[in-house]
Amino acid sequence: MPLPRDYRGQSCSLARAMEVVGERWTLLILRDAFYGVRRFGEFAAHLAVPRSVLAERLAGLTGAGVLDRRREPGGGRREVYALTEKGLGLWPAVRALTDWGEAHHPANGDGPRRVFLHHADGAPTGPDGHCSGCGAAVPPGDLLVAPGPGLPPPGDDADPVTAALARPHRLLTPLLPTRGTP
Amino acid sequence: MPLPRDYRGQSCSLARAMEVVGERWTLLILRDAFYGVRRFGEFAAHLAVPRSVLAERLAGLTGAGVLDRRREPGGGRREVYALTEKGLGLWPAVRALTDWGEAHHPANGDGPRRVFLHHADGAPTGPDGHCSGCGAAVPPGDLLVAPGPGLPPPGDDADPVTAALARPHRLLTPLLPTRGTP
DNA sequence: CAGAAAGAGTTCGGTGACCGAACTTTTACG
DNA sequence: CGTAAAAGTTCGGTCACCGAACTCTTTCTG
Repeated sequence: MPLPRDYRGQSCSLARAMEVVGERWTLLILRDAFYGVRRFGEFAAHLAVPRSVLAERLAGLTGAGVLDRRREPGGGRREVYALTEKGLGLWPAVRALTDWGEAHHPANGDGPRRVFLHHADGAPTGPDGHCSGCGAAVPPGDLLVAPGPGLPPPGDDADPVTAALARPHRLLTPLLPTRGTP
Repeated sequence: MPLPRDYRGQSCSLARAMEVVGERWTLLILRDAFYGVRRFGEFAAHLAVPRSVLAERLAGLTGAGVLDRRREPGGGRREVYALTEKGLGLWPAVRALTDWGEAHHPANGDGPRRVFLHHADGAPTGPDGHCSGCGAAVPPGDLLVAPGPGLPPPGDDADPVTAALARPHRLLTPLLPTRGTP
């Protein structure tokens, strides 16, 4: 299933992955989806991506089976995007790149911008996804994203997603209220 | 240090990472570097990337401190590129994306294209980088890349890198002979 | 030593992806 | 009924990427 921008001739699984998630903005969109962003306008406001590109990416990810597009539950008329099982499988990659960025391009000397805590016991998780408290491998749905000491406080003009992420939030649960989750 | 193609306004480590390794071809170049590819021509022949783009990426990665460019050891006059410590830190991300590509876009029903074995005991390693035999977290330098059942055999016209990767090879060691390693 | 070959990029014209702003359409609210 | 919001779509301009050819230096070969 070669996408328009393919990597021909590579007998390599990484090349296949890059055909699906290797274009500009794609991994940031998926990170937001893990954080609980669900609607077109939320992605657009948080990422400052051109709306045309965002529409293209959401359609591509939906077509690739990474995201699922459906009507908002609870009788709403708006569309929501959610990660599929296939999309959930990208969490280790998102986590690894985030950790690398934090380690090698830190915000300042204060510490990480965000930390990922095991929901069950509140202990931080390490780069390999294991809980430092209980040692278990923690799936993304059992994680909390919490602001770390390196995160600058959101300004008054911050978009709703940025504002919501100033407080701890459980991954994969909707970040902003919708019809289904007031 | 915003690169030309930056992701402004993101208080996010993933965005910082994508500024360094998010452009087209970059992660494939780094994967080859982990496999032991060292020279400009080897990258060019294996990846079929335009030479101008390859030159741009190698310069960018060198400038970002991910690769190190130097004269070939042993008196050669050619340039070689090798991963720095910072570059080595990208292995979990490369591994995670490779595993995802293998899981969701497999070559065929036969199994993985490549497997990563712990050099010390020959046991395969899991997606979290731990050895299934001894349980240790295995750094990339202690891994062997070995062809798996899903890897198509190289044709007679295969480039030297593809041909060399048809046999098991230890990561980070030069894949093709140079002055320093005949 | 002369000529050919190899290695490492650079140059260049053409194409397509990306950008940002404006526009359309549909549904909800007052 | 008029307005607002949400979800895209359209459009012209710019920039990254493509692929082929070219340059320049170093190394091999007769």
